[in-house]
Amino acid sequence: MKYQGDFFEDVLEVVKLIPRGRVTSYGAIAKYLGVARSSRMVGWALNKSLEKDLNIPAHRVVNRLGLLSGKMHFSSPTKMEEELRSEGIRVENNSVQNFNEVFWDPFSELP
DNA sequence: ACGTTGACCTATA
DNA sequence: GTATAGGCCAACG
Repeated sequence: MKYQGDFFEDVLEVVKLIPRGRVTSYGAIAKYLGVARSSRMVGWALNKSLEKDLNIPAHRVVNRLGLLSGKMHFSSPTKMEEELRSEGIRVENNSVQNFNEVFWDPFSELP
């Protein structure tokens, strides 16, 4: 079986760099990796990362509207929301409040 | 090899 | 707000 090469690793690497109390979007990650049109693959990689028992803060990744679109893939549907709240992020009705302020842009935060 | 799937995005109605 | 459509592209069966 082929080991997960570039894509999988790169995605997880960026996600792991997301600071506590900040969030980012699938599209932003994809764009940063130079695969702007493969934003769906970012979510796929995260989903796989959960199965593989990797230490990935997947709860810090939401869609471009700040919606917790991936909450259903966690151990519990409420896990993602609680994790975000524990980091000081306001989450209400499935969406990140103050999204503009907590948004973490790889382009401006990484070299 | 081929068809389907998907934690997306944008557009339209 | 929901629905539908098109595009995108790696992985899976």
